[in-house]
Amino acid sequence: MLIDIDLLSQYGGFTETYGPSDVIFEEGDLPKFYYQIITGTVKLSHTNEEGKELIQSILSDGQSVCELLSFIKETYPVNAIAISECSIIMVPKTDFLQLLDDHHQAALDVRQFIAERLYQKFILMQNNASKYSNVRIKGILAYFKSLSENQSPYSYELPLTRKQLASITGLRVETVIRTVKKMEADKVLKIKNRKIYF
DNA sequence: TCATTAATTTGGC
DNA sequence: GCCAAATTAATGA
Repeated sequence: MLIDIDLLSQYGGFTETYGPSDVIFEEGDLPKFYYQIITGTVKLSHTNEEGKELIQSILSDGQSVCELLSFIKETYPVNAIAISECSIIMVPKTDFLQLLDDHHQAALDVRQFIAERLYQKFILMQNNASKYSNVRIKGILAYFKSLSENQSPYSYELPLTRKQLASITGLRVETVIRTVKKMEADKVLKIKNRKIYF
């Protein structure tokens, strides 16, 4: 995990649980807490002017949620919604900043985490700018797989629905389905029982 | 459990 | 790429 749970607790951290589709915070809210996922999966999404959902990121065990908002004075640019049953530790923003002042290693870890996310975001944006649907999907696949320990081929089960894949890549659901089938034919991935293995 | 809703898939344009 | 329709899975009363 990013920061030790006990340490977060010492700085006023408390645990909150959320069920699937529960809202953790909404776009436009003023950040008051640092959030770190103990268990579960959370999506960061934005609904565009056409009412289509764009998933910016999917976070899970051990990761922090929009921690960068602790450092600047802005409102949240995305909604944070629980996808699965979630246990999340929340630390008041000022306490969290104090924690980073007091604990150099934690500050370094957070810096490292932010740098990695930013780097990944560059890669993902470049892939998603491609006009080829298979490039966009492959980019997401590679990204998600990089988060898992399991690196052998066809053994990673993509924890996303077709619809979510479409919401991340900005493609249509139908396009995702057809592209994924083509990719299976090209042996880039496998499909078993509707699940995508990569 | 049954009914309703959401997701997936196919086919036509 | 868009829309409609059919099928299947998930959700909730």
